[in-house]
Amino acid sequence: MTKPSQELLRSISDEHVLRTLMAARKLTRAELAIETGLSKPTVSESVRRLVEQGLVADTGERTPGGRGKGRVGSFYSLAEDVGVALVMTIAPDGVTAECVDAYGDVAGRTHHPIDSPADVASALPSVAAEAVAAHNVRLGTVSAADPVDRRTGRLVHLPDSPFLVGELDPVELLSPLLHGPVVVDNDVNWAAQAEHAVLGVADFAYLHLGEGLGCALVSDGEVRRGHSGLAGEIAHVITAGPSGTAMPFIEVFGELGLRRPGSTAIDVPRLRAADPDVTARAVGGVITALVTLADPEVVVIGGTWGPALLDAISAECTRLPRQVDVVAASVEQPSLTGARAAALDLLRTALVSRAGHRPR
Amino acid sequence: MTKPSQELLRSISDEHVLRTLMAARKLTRAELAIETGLSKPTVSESVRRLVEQGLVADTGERTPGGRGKGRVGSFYSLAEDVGVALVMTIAPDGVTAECVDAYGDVAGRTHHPIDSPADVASALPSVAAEAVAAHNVRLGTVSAADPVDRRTGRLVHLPDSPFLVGELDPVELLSPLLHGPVVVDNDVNWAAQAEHAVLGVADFAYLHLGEGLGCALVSDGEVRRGHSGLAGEIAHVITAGPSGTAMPFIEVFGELGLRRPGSTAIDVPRLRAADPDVTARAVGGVITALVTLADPEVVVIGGTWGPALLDAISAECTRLPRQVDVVAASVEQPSLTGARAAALDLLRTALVSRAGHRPR
DNA sequence: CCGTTGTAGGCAAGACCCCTAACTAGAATC
DNA sequence: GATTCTAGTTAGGGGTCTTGCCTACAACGG
Repeated sequence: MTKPSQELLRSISDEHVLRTLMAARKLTRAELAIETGLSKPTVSESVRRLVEQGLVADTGERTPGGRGKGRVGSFYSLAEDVGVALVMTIAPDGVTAECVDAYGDVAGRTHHPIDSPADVASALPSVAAEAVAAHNVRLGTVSAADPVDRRTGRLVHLPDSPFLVGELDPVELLSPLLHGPVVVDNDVNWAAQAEHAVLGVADFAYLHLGEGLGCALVSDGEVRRGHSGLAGEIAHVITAGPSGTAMPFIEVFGELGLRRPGSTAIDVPRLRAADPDVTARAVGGVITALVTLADPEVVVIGGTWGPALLDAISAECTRLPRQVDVVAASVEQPSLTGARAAALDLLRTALVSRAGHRPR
Repeated sequence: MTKPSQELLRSISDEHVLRTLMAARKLTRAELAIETGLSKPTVSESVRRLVEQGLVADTGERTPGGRGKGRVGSFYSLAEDVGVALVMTIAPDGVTAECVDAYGDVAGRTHHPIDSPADVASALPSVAAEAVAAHNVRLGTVSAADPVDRRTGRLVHLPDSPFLVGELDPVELLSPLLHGPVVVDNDVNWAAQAEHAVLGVADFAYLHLGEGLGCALVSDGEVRRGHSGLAGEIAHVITAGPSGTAMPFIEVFGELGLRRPGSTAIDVPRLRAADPDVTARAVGGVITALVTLADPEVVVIGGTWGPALLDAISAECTRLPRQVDVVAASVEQPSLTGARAAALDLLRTALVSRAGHRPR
């Protein structure tokens, strides 16, 4: 239980001021007072403290830049060197890195194509280093196209599941490059978070249908990852196969000859040419399980081939015992967007919490 | 965002004192100071305010009951009339009601057996009235053996699902009897909450196998109910039937002739006599779906016949693609226990929040 | 050029809230 | 009756937020 103390009040004020500044980029103390609802003396004191801690700085800019009469005001904003967050995505076709600052601005984007999953381990640190150069990186988020162990952040191989990127420990590889925590999650989970921000729906399922098959469950406004982080790994859900017999979802594609030889990945071009109704029937079985167990308000379909089959899937869903809306995903580069949003959030929280501690 | 203010500090103090008093039943101001970590004057002021608001009262009891030397201290505790919470369970065999006070003590327990689901509507208010007599009831929780709509609190009938209690609106029936909110939830969800308190596991699934079939999902330490409150209604999950063909879970029992004629309920005595392995195989299919989608750390088996089949179910689970621990439920009267714990929590929170407002 | 107007920011006083330290109250013990 | 020990109160100090008033300063209008 929180203990009452003067310091608690002060830290709330500082947090309030800091967050307002993050949202508005630059403000005078008078504007901050109006925006936060605090009194002018309180804001002035708070700003003084934040400047002293090196979190906030006078921009040098002054008000009367066409603003009219009155005394000149001093604009304050976050200090230049408060730090940024690193955002990375790891996919079979390459590694991407970028930095995001506390305003949400992106800098230093780099992409590095790779030929084989084995290249990821070497590409990851080098791409990161490139994006990180000349930035004070405080923490990072990583999106990976494979299941992620919730506690360790390592990519894990589930039996018979697609394993696109391969064995990897992003935390170990990236920690030396930055001064804070590294959060790793599955690309579908990040995508769901990005979609959540747009949809504004508290309970939904995100079905990723691409080379790999994945699903994220958002319950009460948060992605639920389960005990080890493997919630939504739907490859083994029992569904209806081509001839109507029951089989695991992933095996439907094997049965149809739509898996890439020597790999667990789905052959997307070949699938696009195949009968959409058979595929939609299998997807319908998965959606039945989803709806039954998780009761989403809507099922969002993403991935490289999922949205193209939306009509067939919707039609299939009207035949299911329980109805649910099915819509196509709407966010571009959803994994990157979701990971970036989370990084921004973590960065802001980290800065705010740093404001609590007094330097001496 | 919380605004800083002196009043915020004060309310934190009051809440601290009040919660400490709820946990310890009666304390002197000196003991409260030690327990809360606040100073003696602060505690004295807080107690003075709480007494003034009628939340706390001097018990009249004095310390030197063998406690040794020193000045006598005055014991304070919650006021007699702060109110209680009503806890009700609605099951096919009857309606139970009891009152729980802010210490967690139970008073006024009543049970009323019923013959048919149609009797619930009349029994509910009368049983409640009996338990409520002479108590100041501030709010209530209700456990019902059917799916509950999350927004309205009404019992709903899913096609082909067991519908044991029948059409009912507990909120409408009970609201006139008390002065606060009524929270209705499915009995399995309450049971999972009770089990959660004992297990201390943040991610698990609770499988209820009785006359009805149900499931609750606990993710990140909370029961997740889904958009309309129908998460975990597993009757339609596709699983393996007696001859190995795929079919909805509930239909397996129809196929085996284990459903009570003229009803959707399962005939438990007959089931106990049937081959456990066939049943366990069907349960295994449900667990596969659960594990795949929700990734629980453990699956808890409850209900009238579930725990008896634990060995067969465990054996079946070792053959599944992903391993998971299966254990029997350990809480007695789990739905009542869970609903009671929630009622206690709500009651305490309601009292604490009442402490915030100044009377005048 | 000079007074008016309007905004940014500072200063002072006051209201609270919490804390420490010292003090009073009152019962048991010697 | 003095001592000891504990409960609770009082006094004073430090901190935070607020209101209200003041100064600084630039634009504007006559």
